[in-house]
Amino acid sequence: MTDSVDRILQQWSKARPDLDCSAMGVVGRVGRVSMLWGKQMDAVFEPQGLSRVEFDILATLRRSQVPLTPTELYQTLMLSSGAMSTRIEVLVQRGLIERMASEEDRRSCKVALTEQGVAVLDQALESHLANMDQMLSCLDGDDKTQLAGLLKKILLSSE
Amino acid sequence: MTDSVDRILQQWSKARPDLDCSAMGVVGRVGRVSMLWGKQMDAVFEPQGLSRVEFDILATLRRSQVPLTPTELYQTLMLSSGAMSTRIEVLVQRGLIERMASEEDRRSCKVALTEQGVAVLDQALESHLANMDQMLSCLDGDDKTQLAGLLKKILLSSE
DNA sequence: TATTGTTATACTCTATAACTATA
DNA sequence: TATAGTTATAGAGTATAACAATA
Repeated sequence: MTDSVDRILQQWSKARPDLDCSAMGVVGRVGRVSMLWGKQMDAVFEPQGLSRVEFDILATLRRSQVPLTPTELYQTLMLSSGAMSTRIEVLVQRGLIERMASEEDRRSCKVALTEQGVAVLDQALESHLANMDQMLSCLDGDDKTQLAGLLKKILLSSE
Repeated sequence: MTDSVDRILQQWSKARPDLDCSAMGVVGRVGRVSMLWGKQMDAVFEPQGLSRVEFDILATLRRSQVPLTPTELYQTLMLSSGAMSTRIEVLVQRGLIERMASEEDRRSCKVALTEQGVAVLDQALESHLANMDQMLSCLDGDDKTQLAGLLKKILLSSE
């Protein structure tokens, strides 16, 4: 069987037979899978009115189980402080999170999910998990284990 | 060894032990690898003054070996026609591509690389290939073959 | 009427840096 | 002086829809 990346590799082998483009077989496919899955995830979060970044913020708060500072959030999610402030303000306006003054440091604050924020996140998370299972339904258990292991090898060497 | 996704999974297992988040072990890692590699690729193309989309346009023209219409380009690269027109105009202004009137259909045109466009693309491609090899240097030959195969399985089921 | 490509518009998201208030 | 968080600004990039020319 031939996928879109195979077709690209075939074109390169004709246009530039002198080059070894085999790395594209991995890198190109990671990029393409990520793009397709990304669009699919956007569609999953959209009914809840959430962008992917907004989901990530809520999910980070949910799984940490304790309020986090804006600094912890933007470092975890690799956003600028300004971008995080904007996102936080939007989510506060929607009633999904709330800022709580810090007791130790009066410059700082803690961000926590509201009751409604927990409900929205849990609903989005459920859809997200179901969608991910569906995205992986073409792989058997061994495939998933192998794939996760290979990607982890990459992350361990680059993080 | 523990990577960033393992830590996220550990947090979920404590915060929501009722959920099966195993799919995140694959989907989360694909997203994270793609983001890290994406930033690295942006840095590789930057010295040539190219964005990733611009590189993709030039590379698509190079490997097809024939001039392409704007429609073919935006469908291949999954952009809107308006976005493609803007990109094409920028690349024309930089002297990297040129529009040629179509002979059969006077509404249409063909886009082709200029001599300079070929040179810039070839240089960027060389850097890109070297960078991709480096990104994959943590994997042995079998790993790369397996990884490409698993990702291809996903693409074949979703494209 | 439908299609090709361009243009005009508006929108989303972001990073940067200036700013405030504390430390 | 340095740091936490916010705000103001500007920039990049896009999609959408209106448009002109042609099929």
